[in-house]
Amino acid sequence: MLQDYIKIFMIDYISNLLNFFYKFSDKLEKNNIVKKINKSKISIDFSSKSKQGEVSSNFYLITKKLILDDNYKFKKILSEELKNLDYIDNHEISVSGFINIFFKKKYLAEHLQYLIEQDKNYGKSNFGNNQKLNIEFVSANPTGPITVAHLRGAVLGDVLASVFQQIGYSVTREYYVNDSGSQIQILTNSLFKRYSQLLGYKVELKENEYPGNYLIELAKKILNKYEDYWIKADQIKREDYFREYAISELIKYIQDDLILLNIKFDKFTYESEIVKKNIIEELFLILNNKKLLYEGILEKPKGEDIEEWESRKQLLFKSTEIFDDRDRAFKKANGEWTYFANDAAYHLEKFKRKYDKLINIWGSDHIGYIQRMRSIMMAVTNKNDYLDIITCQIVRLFKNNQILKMSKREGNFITLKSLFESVGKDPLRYFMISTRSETAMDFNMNKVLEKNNENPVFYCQYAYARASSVINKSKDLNINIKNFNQHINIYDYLCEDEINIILKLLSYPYILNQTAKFKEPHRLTNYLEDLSSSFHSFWNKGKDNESLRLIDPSNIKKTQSKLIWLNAFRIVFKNLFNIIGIESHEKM
RNA sequence: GUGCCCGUAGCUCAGUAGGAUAGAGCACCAGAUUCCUAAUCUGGGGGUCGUGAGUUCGAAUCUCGCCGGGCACGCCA
Repeated sequence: MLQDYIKIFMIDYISNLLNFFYKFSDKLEKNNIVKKINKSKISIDFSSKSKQGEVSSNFYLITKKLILDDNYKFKKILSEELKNLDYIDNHEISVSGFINIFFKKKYLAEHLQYLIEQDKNYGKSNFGNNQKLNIEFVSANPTGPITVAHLRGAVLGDVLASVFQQIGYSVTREYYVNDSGSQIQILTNSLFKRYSQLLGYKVELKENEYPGNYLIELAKKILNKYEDYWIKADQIKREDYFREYAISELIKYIQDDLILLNIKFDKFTYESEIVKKNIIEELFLILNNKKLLYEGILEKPKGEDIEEWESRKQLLFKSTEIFDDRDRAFKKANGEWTYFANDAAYHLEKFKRKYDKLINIWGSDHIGYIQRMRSIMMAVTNKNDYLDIITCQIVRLFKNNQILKMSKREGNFITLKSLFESVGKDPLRYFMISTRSETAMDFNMNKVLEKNNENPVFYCQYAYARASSVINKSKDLNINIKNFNQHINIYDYLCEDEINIILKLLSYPYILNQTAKFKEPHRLTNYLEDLSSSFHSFWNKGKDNESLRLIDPSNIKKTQSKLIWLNAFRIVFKNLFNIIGIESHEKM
């Protein structure tokens, strides 16, 4: 575990410091000066809030009380060690016990140089060691177009996949297509009814069937090709045809819609394939060998009155033995596999494809399913973290201060496509990941179209455009920054605001790794907004104070110094924009 | 009734692994444009972090109880 930390933090100053404290802790333990230090409690605070140092740490605070020998001069020895670090300029241990640290300017300049050399690759690492990671998301049933209900998970999955790719995982973006089961049967019937209607037959859709216009379009296509052939055809052949045609066309629709947001899947796995391969028998054997299956009767849920409750004997999965609070049906009373059993088989199949780790992104309506699926994967892999499930709460759409209500049954749901047409890709992608996925989110369709402070997408893009405009302007002045090595003393020309921006830029690899670790892409947008704010603020200082402007034609060295961090700023922004999937405009 | 998630400023949300005086944006008030993009910035007011206890040097953060909201709760998918 500790090794992981060290690996993560290899390239940034936060990592270096943590690494130092970890080693120092080891030494204290080895020499019996302390018994045991809980290294996970060591923190580096790099926020701009702590004005007392460029960064600060609680290391002294949490360690001093663990010292066994009263004669051990901990504070003095720690200070000596810190002084010996070649990247620390000075430090002090405050009265309250925090260690406040300032870095050597040369050290930061070297990191800045590294950032610029790395360019597009800055932030990338091999932390993932090329492990195979499967991220399954969207997986909407192919019974209609993609709606806003799947939007959040779609962007979340796509961005997370990009983040993991950055830090060295081999990522597969996967979509699971539920193409068997009763919903699909209903879809097939609905399509045939539409087809029949086009031929003049008087059939009505039932309440649970799919009313959307898209099925009429599909029916027309069938009609054009086959005319009335299917009316008289063999029922089984006809159903096979309608089912397969509906699914393949609807999957195409779904793919086309997702491409609008630049979301592409590497693999579509069909439930029917899993069934055909009979994976479920393998799963059955595994669970049976572990004595996790039994014939039993599920208890009636307490509290809620369920009329017509009927106890039935069926095959149950002993998920209570692992993570769940209830055993779950594995076979229906009529002997068929449950949906859950088939889904579990699909997850076994992913395991058999030799992924090192699985991530699923589910809507909040599936929260109740998490523990049984985790239980299955624990039983299969013996690893409790092999499968990680992230849930998304709903997105409520607001327009003109009113909630847009949606009902799939009435067919008035809002499709991803229509939302894309009114809002555009960048705001959709940005907003979908800018809040924690577990928090229910309000999406205000009016505000995302505004081009001002209220709209963080534009706020960040504008910062990038401003930075770019300076770079372009500098080209007119023939200022080049190619020989960065000669300007290792750039800090002589920079003020505190700029140094703080540089520190933030250099924390990017750490932010990226934390984002992956917690699987929370909103950390990226927070980081972007923080940096944008610092940048705009600094920019405006140049209005009052000419010496703070980025370009000073009378002082080339100073201007070069500023252009260097400005370049770094653009590199980090561009990399982040790419990960989030929004555009970077040189001009706006 | 049970499980999971959420509750931070009037509104929308952050709070980076338990750290120093809880932060942004919007809204409200007052300012900044002969100057690299004012799609921006500066200043001001506004908080019992749902609530009560506990853990400790230290809690918005961890534990437990309560209150409020969301999702789900036999064989559907």
